[in-house]
Amino acid sequence: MAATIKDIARVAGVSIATVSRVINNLGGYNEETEKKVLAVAKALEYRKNENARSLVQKSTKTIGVIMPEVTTAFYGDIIKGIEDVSYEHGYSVILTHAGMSGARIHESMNLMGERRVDGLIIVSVELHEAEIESLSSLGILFILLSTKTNREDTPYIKVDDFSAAYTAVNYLIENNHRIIGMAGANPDDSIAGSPRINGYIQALQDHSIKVDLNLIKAGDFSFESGKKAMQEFIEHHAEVTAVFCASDEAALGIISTCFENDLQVPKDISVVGYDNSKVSHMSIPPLTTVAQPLYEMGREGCLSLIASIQNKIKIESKVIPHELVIRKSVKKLS
Amino acid sequence: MAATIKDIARVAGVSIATVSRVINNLGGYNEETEKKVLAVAKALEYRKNENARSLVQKSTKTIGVIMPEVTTAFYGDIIKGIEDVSYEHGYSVILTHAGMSGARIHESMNLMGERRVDGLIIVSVELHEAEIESLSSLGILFILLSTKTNREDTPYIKVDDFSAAYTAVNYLIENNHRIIGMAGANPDDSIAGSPRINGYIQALQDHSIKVDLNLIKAGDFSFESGKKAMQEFIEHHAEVTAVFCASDEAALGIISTCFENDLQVPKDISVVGYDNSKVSHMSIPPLTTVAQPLYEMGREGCLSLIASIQNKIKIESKVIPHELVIRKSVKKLS
DNA sequence: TTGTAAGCGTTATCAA
DNA sequence: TTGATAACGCTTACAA
Repeated sequence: MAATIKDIARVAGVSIATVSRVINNLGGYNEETEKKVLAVAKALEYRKNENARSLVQKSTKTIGVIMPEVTTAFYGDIIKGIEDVSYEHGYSVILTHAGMSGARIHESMNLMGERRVDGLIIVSVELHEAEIESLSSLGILFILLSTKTNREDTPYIKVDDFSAAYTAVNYLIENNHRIIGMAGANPDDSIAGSPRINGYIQALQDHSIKVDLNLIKAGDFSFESGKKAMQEFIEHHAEVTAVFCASDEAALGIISTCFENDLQVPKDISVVGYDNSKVSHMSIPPLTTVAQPLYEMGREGCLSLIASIQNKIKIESKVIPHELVIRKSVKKLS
Repeated sequence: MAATIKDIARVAGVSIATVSRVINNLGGYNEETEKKVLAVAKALEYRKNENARSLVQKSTKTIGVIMPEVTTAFYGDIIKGIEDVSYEHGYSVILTHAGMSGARIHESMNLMGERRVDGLIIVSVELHEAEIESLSSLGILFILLSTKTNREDTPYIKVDDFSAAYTAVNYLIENNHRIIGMAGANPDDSIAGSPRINGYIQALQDHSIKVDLNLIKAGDFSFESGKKAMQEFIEHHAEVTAVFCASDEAALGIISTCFENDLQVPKDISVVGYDNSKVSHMSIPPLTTVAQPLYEMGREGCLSLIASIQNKIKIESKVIPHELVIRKSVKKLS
């Protein structure tokens, strides 16, 4: 079907080697042959076969990305960062999701192996010993984004969830809040759950505020878990003046339930979210929230990976700084 | 580095042909050799090279996806549909974005061509004559999602934006609204802009309501364009009782500005959005909005494409039904 | 400056 | 049931 360098060679009356040289701009041929080859290539609508080239070069110029099922703007931003950098460096990205709580993770890794991606980026998936094992056995360079493992040798880029949560709660305390609830975090999630809860606790303790475990409402980071938490605060802990949420969506849930119960944010209750997702500035009131630089995370991760591929250097893990984006959902108490 | 079938053949003492047969479960070998080959393959941690296979089979089992720069949950859902179907059929998806208003579209298509994807899905990108031309010249099967061209022969799947807008406005009219504004649509966008505006106009006309072009506030589907539109309504058209928005984000902008001006939704003003994005049920009040079945669109599109690849049949364009999701942002006037 | 030919890891044809 | 071998489209010594 499509023309190959053989076709060009035949039509142009040169060898395939020469065609290859011209196509790849390698030099070492006179202008005349170059012109002829280029003309024929154009006439035949030649398009190089990246696959065949990969085979001999033993490099596919491809980055694999594995992420969880969830489809939020969160991943969109990271992907965009990855794709931009890949594009700039002549790499393509091949994408797969690992299924709810990583059910499909092994198939995903296998697929990436068979496709011979040059590097692998795993986003937000919690990896256990078995997965790390098969990941290493793939023999493919990889980096984790927004997640990590308990092994030293697995490189990652993420923010420090503990200290980000600490910052957020500290901000509430600075605004004179003393009875602060927490909502939306899953304590069994050792990446995004427990560290944020611990950050919350530490901030309170550092200010000599007694920690009341009843004020920590577990959840799954969802809007609904925020709603439910606020319902419980209203029923049993009317004394709460502020809530720190483990996600923006949970924060919106808090606000929504407040609204239904005629409580005003931030007048009656203050709220801080986590993610700085697109919705956080669309809410009423605009949400004060912890920002993770997602796009940059995607970029940086992909950049490190490609550098590592090209220079065969080890990837350094990196904790990137978070930021508290202050909008209008927190009231300063006097 | 990684073991090949040659290595297996050598170690197992059989020919590479036999190894290939065993690996691919083709039958025609006795149990003993099968066991031996499988054992050696395992021992050597053999992993097939999908690339090499692609070369001889002239099929990469790969679907290319091109979409615009924008990173919203909108695309996430579509991608997920595509990826799920691909996965189920043993295809991989390779993703690229075409840049702001398609700036990178040619490079993207080129890339997909060089990667020899078996099929191509283009999401939401407006295609002009030049692009369609080079798309056809690629000789790759493709389908458009949530967009179309003015040519008969380019298959697409999308909802009918005109009639979806009509439905939304009609609903407002049924609720006895007579002075209805429109916000957020870009009239120059022939896919998602003008058809929605026209649907709005037609619905009014069919109910003998005079169309006031001043009530149509153009925009770019963003939160900000919604805010701006509402500001203008408040200043110049206080008589407006309802606003139809070309996106949920614009609708949130409307609500936000209303809130700042002490107008309550839906008590003082009713709002209908478009997209049924995740935020639409998180807003205050929950948003009545037009739903496009994004995930299904991704699935169906990918399904048609793969069917077309495998059976060499032509892809039929399809207009899929929209739905009006009724929540709480519209008030019935008496 | 150009061509010949080997080889990348497979599949597939044909013969044994 | 098995094995040789050509082929897929390309890059890259090496030779001319």
